[in-house]
Order: sequence, then C-alpha cells, then structure tokens
Amino acid sequence: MIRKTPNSVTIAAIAKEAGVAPATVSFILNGKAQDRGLAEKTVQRVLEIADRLHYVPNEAARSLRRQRSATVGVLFAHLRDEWADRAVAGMREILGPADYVPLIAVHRFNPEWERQEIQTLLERRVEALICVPLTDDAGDYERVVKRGVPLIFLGDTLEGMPHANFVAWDAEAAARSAVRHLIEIGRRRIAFLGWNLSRPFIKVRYAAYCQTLEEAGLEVRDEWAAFFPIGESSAFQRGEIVASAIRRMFGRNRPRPDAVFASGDMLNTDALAALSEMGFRLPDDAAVATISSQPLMGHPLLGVSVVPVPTMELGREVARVALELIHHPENAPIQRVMPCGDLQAGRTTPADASGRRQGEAIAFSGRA
Amino acid sequence: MIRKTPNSVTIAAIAKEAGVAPATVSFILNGKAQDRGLAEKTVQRVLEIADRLHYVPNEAARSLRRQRSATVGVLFAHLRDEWADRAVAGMREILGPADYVPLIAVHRFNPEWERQEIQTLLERRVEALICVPLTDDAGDYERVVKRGVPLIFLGDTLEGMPHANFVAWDAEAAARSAVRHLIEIGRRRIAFLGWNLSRPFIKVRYAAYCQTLEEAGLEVRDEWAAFFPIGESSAFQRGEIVASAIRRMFGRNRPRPDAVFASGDMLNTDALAALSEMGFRLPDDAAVATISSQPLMGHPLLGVSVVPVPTMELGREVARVALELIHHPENAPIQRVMPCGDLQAGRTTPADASGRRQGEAIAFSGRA
DNA sequence: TTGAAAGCGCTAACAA
DNA sequence: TTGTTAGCGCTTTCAA
Repeated sequence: MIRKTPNSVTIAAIAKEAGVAPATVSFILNGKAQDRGLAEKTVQRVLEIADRLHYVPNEAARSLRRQRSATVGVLFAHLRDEWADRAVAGMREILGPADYVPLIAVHRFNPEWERQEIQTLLERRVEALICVPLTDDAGDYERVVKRGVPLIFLGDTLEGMPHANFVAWDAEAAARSAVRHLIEIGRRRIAFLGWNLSRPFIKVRYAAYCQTLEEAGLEVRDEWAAFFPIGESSAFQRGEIVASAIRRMFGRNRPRPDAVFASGDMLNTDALAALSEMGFRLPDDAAVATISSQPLMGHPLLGVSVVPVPTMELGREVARVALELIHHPENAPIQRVMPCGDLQAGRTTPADASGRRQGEAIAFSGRA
Repeated sequence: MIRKTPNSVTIAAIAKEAGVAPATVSFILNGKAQDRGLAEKTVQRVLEIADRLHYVPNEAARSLRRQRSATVGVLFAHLRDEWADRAVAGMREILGPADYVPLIAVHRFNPEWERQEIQTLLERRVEALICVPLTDDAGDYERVVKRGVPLIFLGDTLEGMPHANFVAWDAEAAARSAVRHLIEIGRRRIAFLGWNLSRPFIKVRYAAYCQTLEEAGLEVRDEWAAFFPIGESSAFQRGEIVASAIRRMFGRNRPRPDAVFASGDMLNTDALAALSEMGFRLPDDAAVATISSQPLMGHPLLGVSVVPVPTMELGREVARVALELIHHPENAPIQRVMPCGDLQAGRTTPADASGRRQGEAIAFSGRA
C-alpha cells in the first residue's frame, strides 16, 4: 500500500465552509485582506475556519503558481567541524526574515553525488545556489549559471571561473598570522600541511606561509611541506597519509621541524594524532598552529594555536549576497572576502607565562 | 526588480519540438516508454531534444500532480558533533535508492523555531518526519501525528507519547559501560553530569550510573550529580554553569570525586575545559568517561574514555523505519533501540601500561 | 502506437 | 465588497 499525501484541507474547502470564493480565502490567508478591502467579519470567519480545520498551505501548488520557490539551495561538502551548523545559523538570520528557506544538501566530496544534489536542487527550482566548491572542475557549476540561477561559492572559489560570485574569508591573513605566531614563540623550522587543490583560497595559504618565513629570514624547505588530496573515503585513510608525511618530516636525520602549520581542519586533527602517536611532546617537540572552525580545536588540553574562521558571519554574508543576486542579478559578480578572527594562542613553550620548567609536560598545570 | 524562476524548458516545449504530445514526453522521461509501447525512434528523438534543451523537471508541478513529495523531513537540534553529518550519511544510503530526498531543518533548541520548521516541512508535504525531540513537551509533535504524517523520533523519545515511533541507541548499556570502566580503573568516587530532561533515554543514564555504582558497592552522592538545562543560547553560558557545578563538586572539603562520567556531548567538552581550568591533572585528579558522537573526543591527547554512539547506523535505521511507515502506516508504532559501540579506553591511571611514574603529567608519553 | 483532456492546490488579473 | 476564471507544469486515464 502506497501512502499518499494526506488529503489535506484545501483553500477550496475553507471557501466552501465560509461561503466565499477561494480567491477571497487566498487573499485573507496571505494577509492581503486590506488590499482587497474585505469585510472584517469575513476575514475573521475565514481565519477561524482555517484554524479550526488545521489548514496548512501546499507549498508545491503555491510555488508552481507563483513561479518562484522562495528557496535557496545550500550545498555543503559535509556537516562536520561545525562549519555547516554555524553557516546555516548565519543564513537563517538573513533568509528567515526575507521568507526564504534554505534547502540543505551534502556532496561528501563525491563529484557524482554533487551532480545529483545540484540536479535535485534545480528540480526544486531554488532561486539561488550557495555552494562549497568541491574540486577544481567548473563543469557542473557552469550548468547552474547557464540556467540563470545565481551561484555563490562559499569559503573559496574556482580559478576557472573568474566571474563567479563568492563569499570567502581571508585565508592569507589567517595563514600569515598563524605562521607569524609560531615564529614569535621561537620556532624556526616550521612545517606546512595543506590540501592538494589549486583553488585560490587554498593556494594562498602556502604562499603566505612561504612569504612569512622568508620575511623572517627563515628557510622554506620542500621536504617540510606536504599536500594531501581531499575526499571523504579518506577519513581514516587520510589520517594514515598525514601520519606518514609527518613521520617522513620528523623521522629524518636532523634538522627536523620544530613546529607544524596545519592549514585547515581535519589536517590539524590528523597531525595531532600523528604527533602524539609518535610520542612527541607538544609544544616541546612541535608547536602546532592551525586555522579552524572547530571549537574543540582551541581546547587548552590540545594546546594548539588557532585562527578561528568566522563561519557564522560567512553564513550571514553569503545569504545577503544570495538575496541581492535574486533581486538584482545584474549586480553579479559579487565577490567578498571577510576578515577572520584573532589568533588564539595555545600553549607555546614549556617555559611560558605559567612558569613551568623546561621539559615538563604541561597538559595540566598541577594543583599541588 | 523581482527575479522569477527562469522560464525553464517545459515538457510542452519538448513535445512541440518533437512533434508529439506532452503525455508522450512525460512517459519517455519517466522511463515508462516500454509500458506505452512507444517507437524507439520517438523515444530517442525526445530524449535527444530534452538533453539539448537542458530540460530539468519541475518538482513542484510533479509533486502537486502526483500528490506526493518524495520527501522526508529531518529536524535536527543542531549540526554539530558530527551527529547530523553521520546521521544524514546513513539516511542517504537508504533514502536515495528509494528516490526520497531528505529535507534538513534545525531547531537550535528553540521551541518557536521548532514550530516554524515543522510548519515549513508540513507545507512542503514531507511524507514522514524524522525528529530529534527537543523538550519534554509533546504539543507540536501531536499535531504532526494528527495530520497523518508518520513521525519518528531519533535518538530519544518522549514520555508523554508512549506510542511514538522512535529509533534510539542503548544509552543504558553505554552509561553502564562507561561507569564500569571508571570503576575498573580504580575510581571510587564518580561524579555524574547529565541533562535536566525527563526523556527516557536521558533519564536512563543516571539510573544506570546509580545502579552500576551500587552493584560495585560504591556510594551514590547527590552532591556528585549535576543536571543542566539544554539550550542553544547557553553554549558559553552552559560552559560556565557546568564549570561552576564542577567547582562545587571538586572544590569542597574532601572527599571529592576522582572521576567524572559526562553523560553526553557538550557536557564532556565543558567538563574537560572546567577541569583543566581548575588545574586538575587527567586522569590523576579526575578520570573522565563519556558517551559521544564526536571523534575528536577520542583523541589520545584528551585522554578521555569514550563510548561511541552508532550515529550512521541510527541514520540508516531511522530512514528504513520512515520508508516502512510511509508504505505501511498500519505498522506503527515502530520502536527500535540500537546497540552502541565498545568503550574506547582513554588514559586510565598514570601508572598504566606505558609505565609512567605516579604524578607525572601524561599528555605525551615523551620520546626521550 | 499516440493524443486529448482533466485536474492537483493555489494566485492574480479581471469582472461584477 | 466579492466572485470568476485562467492557468502554473506535470501525470494519467481514456479514447482513438
């Protein structure tokens, strides 16, 4: 037995019950009674009946008739790291009052799923599409643009689409700030962990890393930089790959790195796991700095220095841009780069402000 | 200027172009050409044209006509803790092949938003609603049930709705296993942190804690248990409340606890932060065990013992139940409790397997 | 082997 | 002050 949508109360039923025309009901339910100059008595009666019958409008019919869905598609890579949580919170703040609803989808780094999700979103006639870009490939995105649906990249953009709309954050400043911090706390041999993608806001992190080192007169060594493919299946796998890269860097004959700049989430988690597994003391053997949208990453026990990504504000801004482009598509391209927060210093050296002696592990300052 | 849905290619346009009737196109596009015995030539021509015109079906029209949305609503409390990520991954596995799409919404512990989101989902005529229950209040949920839309709670259920469908996990076994572990590693004064809710699978954790202690002949002290209100605004606030509870427990005259069972996510993070801020050594001063769906929680640096929640499998199962109820509503109520994973022991005592000496902080085992 | 036609629930232009 | 009407794009029954 196939279950059908419950035969819900329609506007016609209410009209019949109230002894008025469907159109009248429609106007009243949409708060346009004034415009039509309807009698207050009629309005009340209709509202009362709608309420009593538990009327719930049928959005499909409404969209079809109005030729707009009041919907914005949001395609995430995943829902981890609080990224999505905070981005969606920000979007809601903006979309809600404008009577738009976000349609959330996830591609899990799988191009095939991404295509499917985009298709589904287009079938639902989203009026704009917010999208965390997956690969360097512009193919599927161009299709969206061709259909006249405003596309806004979130968090990065694509080299191959110079006129794409995007809302990103200042990865360059973030990377600089993280690396500079490591230098300031006395580190001289800083390793880099990054993603193996040529997206602009990914690439800029390595560039900033190099520049900051050079400005400080420090060495940039190829064998201290590692780039990893992104993907979902690699959650465990990736941990292994990152670990082996770290083993390579740290296992060699000296000099080996005394700090790690993990340029994004997941890399930082993997790096911590690997370093700890190798028996390194943090920050004695390796200080870790990262850019992250994951609050736990800033936990004192981990002792990592973190530049926080302003995810919620990104969500707000990208929603604003989406609305702007829905109403004024002629304003494309809109390209915004948001500033990121100040670095939160983790533990730095064992002999830092709290005055512990060199060599002592300092997960807890001890209370004796 | 208000932007309208782009005048997309319709089935009628394709029909005209191909010189056939709209109905023919519809059949072909739905893969029912066989059933109608259409000429292969016609089929090919129509498909070619649809492709050339970049036809994308209009889901609103389709839903309206078919009187079903092919959609399942999923209402989360939030998108943190990888809960949503893994639950959605599991659901996709099941819903995708059945040609259902999940509509994801978030209520952020706000009853007003929850009502709004449920309303929005009902307007979109979801065929079932999967829902992480918010409060102890059944009001809004009953409305859903009354409309004939199958409602399935995820992760817990409500006392006030004994006939509600739900898919939960075995919180009792998880709690037992966590507390037993703390006892096994020699702890005798175990504190409890929990949520101040009377939902069955929340309540059972405290009960299991008490029972396990009693079975071991240990003392259950009221002042070693703390219950916290749940809510979003309290992210920081809650941290403070948890911290003050922990200060109260640990700051007193002896005896004070030597372990903490944080019965859920967020509580564990807060507890770690508070303990570390107070300068306690883990696990010397307090061993921490918890139930969590957050992988970082199992990180060796944190040293916490974790019972993992089988979130992805919950996602799969709840999707299966949703489909079952869509097709066979007469099978309600369906109530399932999934087993949870084995406890992953964190650091236990300072003098554990790795042979460190008593009193040494052991965030890192040291490599010298 | 194909076409015609009705109608899903709603809105908005036009009449009355 | 209210009603009539014509679709929005699609599916599906019935007729040819």
